[in-house]
Amino acid sequence: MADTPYAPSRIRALPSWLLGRAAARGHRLVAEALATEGMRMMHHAVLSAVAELGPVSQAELGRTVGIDPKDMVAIVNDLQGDGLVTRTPDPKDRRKNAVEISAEGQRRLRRTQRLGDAANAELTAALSDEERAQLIALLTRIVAPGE
Amino acid sequence: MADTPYAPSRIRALPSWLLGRAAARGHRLVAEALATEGMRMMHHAVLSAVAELGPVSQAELGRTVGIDPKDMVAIVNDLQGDGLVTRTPDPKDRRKNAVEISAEGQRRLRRTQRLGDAANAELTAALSDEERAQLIALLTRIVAPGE
DNA sequence: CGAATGTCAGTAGAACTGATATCG
DNA sequence: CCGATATCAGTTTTACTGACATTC
Repeated sequence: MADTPYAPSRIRALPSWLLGRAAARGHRLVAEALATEGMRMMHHAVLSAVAELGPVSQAELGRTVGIDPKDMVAIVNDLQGDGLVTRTPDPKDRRKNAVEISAEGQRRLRRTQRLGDAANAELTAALSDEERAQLIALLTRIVAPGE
Repeated sequence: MADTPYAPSRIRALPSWLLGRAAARGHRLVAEALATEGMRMMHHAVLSAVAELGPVSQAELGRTVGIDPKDMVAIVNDLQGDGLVTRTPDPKDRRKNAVEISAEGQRRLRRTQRLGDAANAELTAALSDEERAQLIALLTRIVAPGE
């Protein structure tokens, strides 16, 4: 007891505090890795979603990635400015933009995926494969409590 | 397939993304609850740590709660301004401030702890008691990979 | 008309950076 | 001199708010 660096502090056992600290650590690791390619977390997430969903509206991208569609505007602006995605009016619904990945975007995505995967592996390095799957399952139910 | 709202998107299975989303949800719930008492998350966390650790330096508070000691200055300023903690020079080590909770701070803490506990219960409402303990254990190992 | 989409401007909290002074 | 503590000023990223025009 005498040489414990500091008391456990009640808040350190609360799920919300643990989630905040773990997320901060994960964000630091991933952001650091992606910065070597000039990307931020949300850029990579959106680019990844665009690649999977094909031509897709900004609103649907926001729902998929989990951010406000109003913040999506600036992100797609950045990606378009770097030539990683194209933004064209959707002929079926003229309110929407059809966002699509470019060839350059696919090359960038391959690199950032490798960097992101390595950062995620480091984040959960203390866990076994089974524990990692458990964590993912538990977090999924917290993120989408209804589904 | 035809009526799935959107594809699963690879990033939604990554620990870092799940942690970010889950933390965002937890933060929203707790912050909303604490706002009724005029407190923010870090105010409550620091006040809680001060109550447990007794007279304590700002640097040790920062290590306990997990934030930069430079950001601790403004937080302790706020708590002191509201009369929730006292900040006096430590006679043993004149570099340090001895931060201590006041009677008013203890009353405030009792209310914010109830609010925070309710928010944390809602955050993990989809989990059983056993699953909640599992999640806390897994997150703890991610937060403190060395310990 | 209501609802959804996209854009723009502004705000607040959290997590950082660097510089500085004091003290052990 | 070196390391720890505390303070101050400024920046970055994220997440939010409100307002607006366009289109279904």
